[in-house]
Amino acid sequence: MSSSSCSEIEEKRVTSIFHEDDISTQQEVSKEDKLKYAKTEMGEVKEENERLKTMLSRVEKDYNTLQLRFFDIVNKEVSNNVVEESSASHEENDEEPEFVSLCLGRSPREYKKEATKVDQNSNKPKKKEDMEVNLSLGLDSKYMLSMELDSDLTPMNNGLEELPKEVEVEEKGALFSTNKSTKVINVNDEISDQMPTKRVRVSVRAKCDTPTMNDGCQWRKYGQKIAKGNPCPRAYYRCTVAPACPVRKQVQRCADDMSILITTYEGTHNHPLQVTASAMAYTTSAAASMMLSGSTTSSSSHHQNLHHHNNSTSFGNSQTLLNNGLNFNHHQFEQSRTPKQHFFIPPNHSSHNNLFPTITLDLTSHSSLSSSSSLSSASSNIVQIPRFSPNNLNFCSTQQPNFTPSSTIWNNNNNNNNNNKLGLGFINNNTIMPIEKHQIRPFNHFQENFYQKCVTNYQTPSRQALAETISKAISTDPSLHSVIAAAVTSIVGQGSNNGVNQKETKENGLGLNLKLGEYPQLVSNNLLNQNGKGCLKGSYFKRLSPTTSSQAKNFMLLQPSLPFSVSKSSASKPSSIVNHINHCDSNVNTRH
DNA sequence: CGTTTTTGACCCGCGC
DNA sequence: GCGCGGGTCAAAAACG
Repeated sequence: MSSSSCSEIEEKRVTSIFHEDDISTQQEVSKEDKLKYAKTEMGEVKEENERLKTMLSRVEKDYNTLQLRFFDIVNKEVSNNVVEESSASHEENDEEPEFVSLCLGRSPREYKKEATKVDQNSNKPKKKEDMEVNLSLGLDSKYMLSMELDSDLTPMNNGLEELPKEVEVEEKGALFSTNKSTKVINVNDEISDQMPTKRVRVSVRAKCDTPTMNDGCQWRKYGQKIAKGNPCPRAYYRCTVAPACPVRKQVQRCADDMSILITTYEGTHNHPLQVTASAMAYTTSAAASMMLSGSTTSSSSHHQNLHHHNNSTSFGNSQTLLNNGLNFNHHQFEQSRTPKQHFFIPPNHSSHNNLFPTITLDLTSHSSLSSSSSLSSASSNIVQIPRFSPNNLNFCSTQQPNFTPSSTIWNNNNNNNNNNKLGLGFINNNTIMPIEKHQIRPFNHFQENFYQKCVTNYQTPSRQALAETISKAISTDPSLHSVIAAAVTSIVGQGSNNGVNQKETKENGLGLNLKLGEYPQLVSNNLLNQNGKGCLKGSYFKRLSPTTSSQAKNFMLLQPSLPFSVSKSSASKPSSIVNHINHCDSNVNTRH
């Protein structure tokens, strides 16, 4: 509303009131006229107000659209430049791939190593596959986010567009031969420059009763070992959703708390993911990207934190903890020998450790509680986030069967007795991750808003509502970067961005086009393990006492597992999905 | 019979 | 150079 029209109206009102006093003593008829006049004025003002509102919304829409187009154009230009550079560099030097995987992927070192192997032994097509895979490695979110940019989630784009520092067009391997011009977002090319030989691992610490965490992917066990410092065997799994998927994970029970399962992810899926699988994948990739970005952008805070926490008896290394927020713990494996055992002992605490910076998502509740007490001096970074509880990112089997969708992914009514404490912790192995308060608050604010939207919309929050929230949060603070984008994209973007999945969905005829909180009853009542199979005889429980074992089985029978993952066989044989539900992966047999 | 798991052997990097 | 330990391979076994 313009100030001139406002003042006019006010003037008229005052004038009329002023006159009213005089006229009241004169004529009642003119009083009524004044009243009518005022009412008319009010009506006009209301109309004008509505018009202005409409105009404002139009302007906002136009602004968003223009901004979107602008970023699209910028991205395309950057993309073209990168392609030219990339192709030029490949011609010049084949041994030094310019595109460096940023996060969970394998290092170029390995790439070179395996490439050499292939040269030496060309009879092994498997190595060739790996080589192709390595060409397409990168942040998990690369592929999906790139699709998001093209999706209809326009408000989200506003924030995401600032995310990539580098957008590349990358030749996909055989899997994506039909989609050769897939845009690939490289979240932080600086990182690849600085840590070209490091691959990032993301560990997830979570209470889990099943042998492996149900993260929605299909895994195949390829090895098992007893690692030093932990009597529990460490199992090695490889993603088998796609034939040449390089993603691997290590699963190991925590030595101190057998109920805690430590799952370490490494690599990048080179295939579309199911909703449930992508949730974990993006969470881990987001954590990895956050660690990498934090490690390279905040050196000053780095030293502050290091100095600050080196005085702590509990932690030999720095960490920034946010009670009820994010818990970024920077530690090295020596930490495992500290008196307090609240923090994750990385599975790879060997000399190799330096090569693999590891970030840990601590989804257990106690760690944040305990660590907060030992880090009271860091309380300036503590941000309260009521309700939203990432520590209930529940990929395991302790939930009740009559769960509500909102309690499945982000449970606001958790039974972990966490008193609204968030247990999401990022334990950064090799890189200090200082988090400024201003960086966290919008994120938490976003989390809460996002959560509220989810709750408000109950099972399936509208994409628009989510996008609005996301957009708000990201526009509030661009520093939210990839973490939010990746994590949210995993949940929001599945509906439209995954052509392969949609195809599978149709073929399977089970309506896998799930959104947040949508779970087919058929599957939710069954127990799925890591491979998307049912798990009725986890060997982990065989090793426990009969009582524990039976309890565990009860847990397992009660648990509503994540919807499912389409296994390799199920994709080709739709009817086999149900069969797989009752299958169990038996592992964790001690070897050596 | 195809797929997955098991498990001993092997490879590799690192520290001494 | 050697040993240690993490990680992977691949043949055999198990499973459905």
